[in-house]
Amino acid sequence: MTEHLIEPTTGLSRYGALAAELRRRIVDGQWPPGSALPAEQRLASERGVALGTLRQALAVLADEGLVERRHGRGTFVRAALAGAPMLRFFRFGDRAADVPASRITSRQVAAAPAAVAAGLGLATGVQVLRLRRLRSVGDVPRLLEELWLPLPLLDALTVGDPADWGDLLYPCFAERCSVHVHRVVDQISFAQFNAADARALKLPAGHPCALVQRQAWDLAGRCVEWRVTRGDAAAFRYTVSIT
Amino acid sequence: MTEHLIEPTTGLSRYGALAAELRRRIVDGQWPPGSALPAEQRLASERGVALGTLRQALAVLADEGLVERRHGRGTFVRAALAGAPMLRFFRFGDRAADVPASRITSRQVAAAPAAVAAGLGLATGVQVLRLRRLRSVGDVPRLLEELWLPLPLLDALTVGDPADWGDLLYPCFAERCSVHVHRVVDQISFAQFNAADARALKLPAGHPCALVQRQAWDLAGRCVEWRVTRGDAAAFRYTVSIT
DNA sequence: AAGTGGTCTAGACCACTCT
DNA sequence: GAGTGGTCTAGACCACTTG
Repeated sequence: MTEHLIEPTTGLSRYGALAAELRRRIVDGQWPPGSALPAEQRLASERGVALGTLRQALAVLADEGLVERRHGRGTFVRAALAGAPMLRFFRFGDRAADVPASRITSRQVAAAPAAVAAGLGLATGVQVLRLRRLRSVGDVPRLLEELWLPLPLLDALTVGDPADWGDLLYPCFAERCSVHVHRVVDQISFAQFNAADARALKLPAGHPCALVQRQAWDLAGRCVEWRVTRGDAAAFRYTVSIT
Repeated sequence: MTEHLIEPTTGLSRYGALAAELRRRIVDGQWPPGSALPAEQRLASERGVALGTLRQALAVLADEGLVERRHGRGTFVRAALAGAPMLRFFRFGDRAADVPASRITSRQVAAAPAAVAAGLGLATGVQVLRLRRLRSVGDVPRLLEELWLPLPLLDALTVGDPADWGDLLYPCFAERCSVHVHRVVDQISFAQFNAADARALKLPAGHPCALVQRQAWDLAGRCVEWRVTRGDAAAFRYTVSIT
């Protein structure tokens, strides 16, 4: 046994404490994303709890989206939000969206402005990585993105050729930095393009602009991205399902 | 005993069948909104199932938002799918959103145009209820809505004074028609106001317009609403959380 | 056939709420 | 104190997946 009796010393229920322990192991990377947890029976006996209690703890984690249970197969740590959590909802034009090609147009380490620092949960002025990105669909430039990334964490992106990163950023976070995006919040609004951005997308200055402001968090609950995406409002579609 | 052994004759699990039975009673109004269900022990023994199985069924209904469990008090039918499943995400202006006041400006029974019929999953030309609604925040008109509702189902809304409906429509669906909205899909896009709509919101014609197109489904999977909401794009904010 | 999660049982005791 | 839901146990058997 690696761990003994789970006791609710903290005032938590037994299954609550159990869920906390398993959550910590997942977040610490002891069970990496995509891997299977030990079987229910084994987890329960190792911790000296009844099967039902262990199952209740796993239900909590499944509800949080941290693990996925598959009948007959096992309990798996959910991989990072796979390709295009955004593109599933967000597309320009009416075609079934291919992933837009991505080109990094600027990369620099800079002090975080107040708004960005607040979004990332850091102190103002802390060093962060600032990226600009142009995304195109079939050679037509469609989206302008500005990204601010917290720096000790995503250091690996300050070096190397961004052309090697591919068209999706989150797989890149996972592979190069072991950062697994787990939850994102988008806020949608409308504005107008400034002259430079409009020019980059070959639109007239002052053209209506759809604006998606995104924060992303990893499994440990750290904010790992603050992003603003701009595109032609007239071509913008965003679909949301609320259950 | 009012009912005997719940058996999974339909291929459902026992707790699934149990949940279905209890759901039906709630939807049929046998246990009216706000009332308490019988105690777990009693429900379980009446149906000849173990307590755990009955609890699993109630957990399903609680998860669906149909009932609310209160420790030490009982299990209660939720008065109405709580306010503003939409407004939690969707707000105009920057204030913490109060529920906008609502005024029905037009009500008529009409043949469904093709696009609407498709959205509702009905045949073109079927009779539906068409509503127009003006929503205001603190006496300032903010949102124009056009709603199309399937008619045998929401017949109760064709009579009575809409002024009595209150500011939220879904509680009204629940109370007057026993229709419980369970899932909605919003599609957000951008357009320009026509002259009449602009005038109603005191905006110049051709002003940028944020457009939210919504479909809503009830517990049985029937589409119960097709809605278009228009508002000033400059004041529009929509927040989405993806997990 | 072996291993996994899913369902179900029949108890026990605890924590909360109301009177 | 009586009644409610919440937690926990120690089994049993079923359904799904894989070798």
